[in-house]
Formats: sequence, C-alpha cells, structure tokens
Amino acid sequence: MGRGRTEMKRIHNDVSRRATFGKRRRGLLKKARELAVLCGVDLGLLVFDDDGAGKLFDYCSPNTSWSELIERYESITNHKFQFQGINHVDDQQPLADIIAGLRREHDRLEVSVRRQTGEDLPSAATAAELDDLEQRLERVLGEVREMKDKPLEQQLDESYHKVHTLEDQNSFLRRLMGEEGQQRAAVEASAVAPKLPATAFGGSFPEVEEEELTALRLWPRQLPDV
Amino acid sequence: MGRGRTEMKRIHNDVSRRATFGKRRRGLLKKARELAVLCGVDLGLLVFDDDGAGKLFDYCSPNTSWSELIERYESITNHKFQFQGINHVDDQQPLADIIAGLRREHDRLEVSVRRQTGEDLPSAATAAELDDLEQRLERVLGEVREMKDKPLEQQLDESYHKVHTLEDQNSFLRRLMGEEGQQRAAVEASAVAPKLPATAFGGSFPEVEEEELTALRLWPRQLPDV
DNA sequence: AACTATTTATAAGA
DNA sequence: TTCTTATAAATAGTT
Repeated sequence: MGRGRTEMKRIHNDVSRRATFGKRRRGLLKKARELAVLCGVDLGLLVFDDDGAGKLFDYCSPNTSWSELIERYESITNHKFQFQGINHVDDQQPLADIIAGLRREHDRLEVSVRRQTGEDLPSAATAAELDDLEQRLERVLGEVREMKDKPLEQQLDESYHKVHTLEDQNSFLRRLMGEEGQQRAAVEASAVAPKLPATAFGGSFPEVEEEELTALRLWPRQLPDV
Repeated sequence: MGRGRTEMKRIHNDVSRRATFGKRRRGLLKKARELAVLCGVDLGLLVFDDDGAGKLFDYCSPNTSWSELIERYESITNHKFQFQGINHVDDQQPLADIIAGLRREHDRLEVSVRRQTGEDLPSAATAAELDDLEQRLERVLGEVREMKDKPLEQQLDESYHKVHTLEDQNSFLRRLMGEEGQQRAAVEASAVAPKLPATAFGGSFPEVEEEELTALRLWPRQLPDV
C-alpha cells in the first residue's frame, strides 16, 4: 500500500529498508494489539532489530505474559524448550540475583512504558512508583531473609548447643548415680516427661541427637537448582 | 478499514468476533511474514484461539526458531523465564519457593504494566492497579514468610521442648542425688561444658530458661509492617 | 465464502 | 528525521 506495488523480497537499499522496517513494525504491533483487544485472545509478537544494537520490540496481550504464552505454546505443541543454564540459582546469593534481575527487568519495563505512552504522557509517575515498589520489595526481602536465616540459625545453634550441654550433664549425672539410681530416675522422669522414649536414658540419646542434627543443619543450605 | 469505524474494544457479538478474528489473524500473520522478508529481521508471532479447542497459530521468520527467539529475548531483557514443567521445585526447600513466587509475581507485574500502557484499560486504573499489585505482593510475601516460619517454628518448639524435658530430668536427677553428689556433678560437668555459667546447676536454670523462652517465642511474630 | 464500500497502512516524495 | 499524499491493502458489514 503506497505508491506502487512492493515486491516481496528483501529490500536492498539500506535507507528504504530501515524506513520500511520502522513503518511496518509499528503497523504490525498496532494490528497485534487490535487483534488481541477486539477478539480478546492471547497473543505475543517478538521483533528483533538486526542493526548492531540488537533492539527488541515486543507485544503481549493484556492479562498474560510471555512466560504464560510460552508455557501454552509448549503444552499445545507438546514441545518443551530446553534452555541451558538459565535457571541456575546461586546457593549463596539467590535473592540478590533475583532482585538484580527484577531491577533490570523493571528498567526495561520503564523504557517500554515511556516508549509506548510517548514521552509527554505522565509515565514518570508510573516509573517512579514501580521504582518505589521494587525498592520496598527488595528491602522487605532483605529483612525477611535477614530475620529468618541469620537469627534462626543462631537460635537453632543455641538450642542445639543447650540440648547437647544438658544431655552431657544428664549423662554425667546418670553415670555418677550408678545403675540403681538410674532406674529410679527413669521411672520418675517418665512421669515428668512422658513423651520421651523409654530409651532416652540409655547412652547419649543417639537417635534423637542424629535426627536433630540433620533437621537443624541441613535445612538452610540445601537449595535446589531451580 | 471497512464499512464504518471499529471501536477498539472487545467485540461482544460472537459471530462478528469470530469472523473478525479469522480475517485479522490472517492479515496479521501475512504482515508478520512480509516484515520478516522485506526487512530481513527475525520475528515471531504467537496467537491463541480462545474457543475450547485452544488452537494455536504462529509464525517464525526464516532461518530461526522459537527457541532461538526466546533465548534472544532472554538475553536482551535479562529476564529468565521460569517454567514450572521444567524446573522442579522441591517443596522441602523454602527459598526455592520464594524464588518461584517472586518470578510469578514479577510476571504479574509485567501484566500490570502492560495494562497501564496498553489502550485496553483507562489510565485512571493505574493507581488502583498498583495498589492492588502492592497488596498481592504483600500477600505473597506473607505466604513466603509463612512457609519459612512454619517448619522453623516446629523445629524451635521441638528444641525448646527437648530443653525443657532435659532440664526437668536433670533437675530430678539432682534432687535424687542430694547435696554431695550435686557438687561433684557441678565440678565434673564444668569440664564437659565449660561455657555453662557456674549457676547452671542452681535451681532450675531460671535465667537461661527465661532468655530462651523470650528469644524463641517472640522472634517469628515480630515481622515489620512492610 | 464472496463482495464491496470504506478505512487504514504505507511507499515515495518533500 | 518527520510530514504529506497518492495509492495499495485490509477489512466491516452485507449477501
């Protein structure tokens, strides 16, 4: 559409091709949006600019996301995409990485917002709000992480240490008392703490100790590769 | 283009909408192909039909593939997609759940931004939308906290219970032994557990017990209002 | 599915 | 680059 037919082959003239790319790309994105809105369907459009910078233009219909679209694509075509090393989460700083990723993504969204709304429209407020939201999210996550991981490990270590200490003392007291006193103690103690297993006074509580060690120690460190 | 303007809102008449979907979908795919050919760029278009069958229409420019397009998208935006089908989330691992939740929430954020920028919703919805997002974010964080808290609280309760039980037993054993044995025990025990205060064997460990009670009980509840 | 009056997109030019 | 304009292309409503 324009003055003269357009042959359907790659435009060799650089200037013309770039001009056409700009016009048709905008038109395509507009039509994609229109289709999504008019017909209420989910769709996504991805266009890469090949000139050096490798810019990206994309549209994704309202109420969905590229993640969702790709998942639907996978489930319909029964083909799972395989991406290498994409979802590895660092053991030591998983949340930091995620947050960094969120920040970059938000930056991209901001740019996208400005581009789509036009520089004159009040997208600045939106960007600022997103920024604020992100910062608070980061702060909250930091706090949550701080509060949960550090003090808890400390608490657990302390509790664990205390259990050990008391067990040692208990064991020592039992040894001091000899066989006869030990049996009396076991009978009386079961009244005080009836839920303790009958073997609680034998040896150094090996089964309880092992259990607790495993439960307490392993939890915070075993992150899966997500 | 056609007889009369078309309002840019979802077509409610079923027949009209389906007809329009067919026409515009074909047109969009054609234009996508034309852009790819004329300008020699990589692009992809994904359209889902919402009627029951869930048909899929897609186009991907020559000499590339959806996998490639998605990887390029990821590398440009720094956003790694998370696919539930691919990445197993071990429900034993709280941090993995946090990360998954964050990513899901982030996708929602994208949707929200899109709503703000797209012509689909009036821009007045922006503030309310952000509010809603914030609330959902907080809810998610609450859930995340819950998930982390629960098993830990259980752990702490168990440790705490164990301390109590051992203290009771310890106390009972001391009472059984009488004054003389108690002093011997104190001397020996200090070698086994030197960090325990000298008063550890006096009474029922009141200061340690109080401290621990407070520390263990109060922590999981004192989360800041985000 | 085909038709056609109109609107929309855009190629080329300014 | 951006704007203009002639013309091609797309398509809404109709049959």
